[in-house]
Amino acid sequence: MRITKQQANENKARIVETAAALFRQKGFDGVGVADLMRNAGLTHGGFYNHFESKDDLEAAACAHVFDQSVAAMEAIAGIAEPAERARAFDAYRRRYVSKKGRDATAARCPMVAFAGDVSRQSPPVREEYAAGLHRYLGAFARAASGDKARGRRQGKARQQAIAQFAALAGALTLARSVAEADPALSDEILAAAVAALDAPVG
Amino acid sequence: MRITKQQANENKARIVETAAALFRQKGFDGVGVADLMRNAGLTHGGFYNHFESKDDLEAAACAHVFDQSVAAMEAIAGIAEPAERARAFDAYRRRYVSKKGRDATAARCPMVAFAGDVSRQSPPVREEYAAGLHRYLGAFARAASGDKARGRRQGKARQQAIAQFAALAGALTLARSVAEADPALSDEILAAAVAALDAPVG
DNA sequence: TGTACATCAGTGAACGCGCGTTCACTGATGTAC
DNA sequence: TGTACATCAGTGAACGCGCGTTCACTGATGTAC
Repeated sequence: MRITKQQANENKARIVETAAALFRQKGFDGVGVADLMRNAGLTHGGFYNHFESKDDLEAAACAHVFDQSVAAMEAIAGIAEPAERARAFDAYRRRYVSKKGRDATAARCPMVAFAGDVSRQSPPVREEYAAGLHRYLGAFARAASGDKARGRRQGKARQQAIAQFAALAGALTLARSVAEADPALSDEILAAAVAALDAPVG
Repeated sequence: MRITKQQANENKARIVETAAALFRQKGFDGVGVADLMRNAGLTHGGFYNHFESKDDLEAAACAHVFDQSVAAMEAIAGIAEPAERARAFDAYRRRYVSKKGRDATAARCPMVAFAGDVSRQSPPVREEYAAGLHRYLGAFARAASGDKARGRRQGKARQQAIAQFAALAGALTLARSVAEADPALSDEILAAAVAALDAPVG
């Protein structure tokens, strides 16, 4: 049966959001089209009314997920009062390497969730990912240092911010990778990352 | 035709080494059994004379790769003269986040190569990975601080070493993930990691 | 506003392909005498 | 040491399954008059 245009749009949006969660949990190749559509409350045949291919959806889901992450970081970067922004930024980082952050697999940071898979996906997915990481790092650097730094100072600040995000992402990735097989080691890795936040780079 | 016992052992070893390289390049699921055997100079049917299943090989290849990485790090940790050890350790870290290190996909650090996939593999693979990471971090911490630290000092040193390895692994992972789609960003991430090495944690 | 028809989102069976795994077979190696 | 037989690593065809994708069909929605 044909369906309302609005209903169809909502269905498409639901497919993307379902994909955003499932891909982050199980990876691109770990989620089948039929699986995905069932989770979105539909049957698999209709998938191709909305997307050209699974690759196409992967790129769309990637963009969607990065939009969320970037928006969250922009919100912090946009806080005018420096002390308040610093507080929000600090809270974000601690949440990022918390046990909750590690275990919330469906809401996982796209950089960590997709980094391993992305280089084996189709070019559109890779480009969407790269664009997303680019945007995110920009927002992260602005949230870390404020908009005021300029020139050499700003370049230095951005470099430090990138290194710091890499440290967070690395800790989360490693902690995630042994979460089931060696929970104690996983916790130790997170604790080390938190300790590094307490004693920041000179 | 039947083959010499020694020849058979060599074949098995070659399968594991081929797998070690290919899995790191393309991931566990990106390499088929037929593919792998062809690369080892054999046909796919004989695979099951050596391994119970592909999972079984994955675990074996994982162990093999970690053995190499851990041995390399133990070699550094075992250098008696502190200044010489520090020099070797520093060189190792710089190589780790160099462009060469990023582009040598077949010899890639197993933590970075497998971290994303491992939680979706079979329990034996996950356990082999977790054991490998555990051993590697121990060796890394010893190489970083020497065997002399004891008690609270040692715990602190290990924590710092773990955080530092996470920073290196995170930078390499991110740099690798955008190497094709945004080489400039990839290089910038590596440069930020190198700069962080120059201005170490207080 | 009412009617007739085209559209198109959704359905579920079917297709084709690749992959892990199995199997019957080969023939040189290893072993028992 | 020589002979007869069992073993077993390697071969390549075949199987079964899951997955991405296609297709004929349905019927309510949207549109043309």
